[in-house]
Amino acid sequence: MTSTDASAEKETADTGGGRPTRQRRAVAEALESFDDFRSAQEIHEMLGRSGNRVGLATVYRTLQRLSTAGEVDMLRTEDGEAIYRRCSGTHHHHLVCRSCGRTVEVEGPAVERWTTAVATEHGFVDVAHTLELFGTCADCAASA
Amino acid sequence: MTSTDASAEKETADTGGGRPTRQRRAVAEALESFDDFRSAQEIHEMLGRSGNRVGLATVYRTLQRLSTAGEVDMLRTEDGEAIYRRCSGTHHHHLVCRSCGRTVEVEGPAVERWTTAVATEHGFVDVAHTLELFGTCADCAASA
DNA sequence: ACTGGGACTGAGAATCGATGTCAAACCGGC
DNA sequence: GCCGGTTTGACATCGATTCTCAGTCCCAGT
Ligand SMILES: [Zn+2]
Ligand SMILES: [Zn+2]
Ligand SMILES: [Zn+2]
Ligand SMILES: [Zn+2]
Repeated sequence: MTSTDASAEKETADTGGGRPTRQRRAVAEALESFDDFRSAQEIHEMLGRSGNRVGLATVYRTLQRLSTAGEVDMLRTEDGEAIYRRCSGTHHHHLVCRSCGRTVEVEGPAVERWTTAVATEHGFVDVAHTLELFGTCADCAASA
Repeated sequence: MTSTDASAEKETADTGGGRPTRQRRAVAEALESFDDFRSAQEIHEMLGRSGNRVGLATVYRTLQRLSTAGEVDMLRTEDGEAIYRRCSGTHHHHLVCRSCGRTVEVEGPAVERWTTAVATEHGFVDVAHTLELFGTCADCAASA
């Protein structure tokens, strides 16, 4: 155990291509620290508090990059604000508690099949879809 | 048939409760004149061009009202802008051509069932969902 | 190590959809 | 015709996101 100290810290998520700069790593790590959806500004503030100072513009740029690279999922709140979350790479959708933000990834092969079917039926090609579920989770419903 | 002239003109859509003012009627009528999704600003501009001057704020207010009343569907473009479209009152989703905007209303009882099932399965209640399909319609695919 | 150029960053300005303000215009009912 | 609540619209404001661009940083090449 003579050389342990040097390696003790870097095992965190990759930054989605490009240069793995301090800032990009910081954002990627921040994304690991929560499992609900957060806005760019929240993440920026979160980084600031933890001493990891990163410019707001950079946070936006990084989240955009990760989103495009498929490393994070991005969706929009009812009022149009973009929120992000680190997600599994496979195709899925979300069941989000509109009270506490708790998020569950869900899959629905049947739905996937339906979208394809309905699209071809109408002569559309190259079809993508968005599907999100919003509700109140058991805990929040209980404490209501 | 001696009193026909008085009734000849108003048969257009209702304004969703409240006072049916000139402005509200104008917006409601504008919504009848297209069947893809348009932004509030586009509608505002559209009204201006047709001589029907209506304040931008009023257009926003009216669209919001109609949306809440369930008379129009509102969804968000990829970059978060709200767009509106007069729709049938029943629950449905949309298949939108990302090239020409052509929109088809689609229904999927199976999907509706799936969302309910998956939600209860995870203990969520009072669940709503958003589901939109984006693709390229036959015509646009042909002229590509 | 030293260096050049492209990749990255960040403070602040700019953009732009959307909403708030509030006095004036309107409307329906009395 | 008059009155109080409703609606409007020009304009200010907000807030999220993007743009600008000069200063840094990184890395390959030497
Ligand atoms: Zn996800
Ligand atoms: Zn899917
Ligand atoms: Zn619709
Ligand atoms: Zn549905």
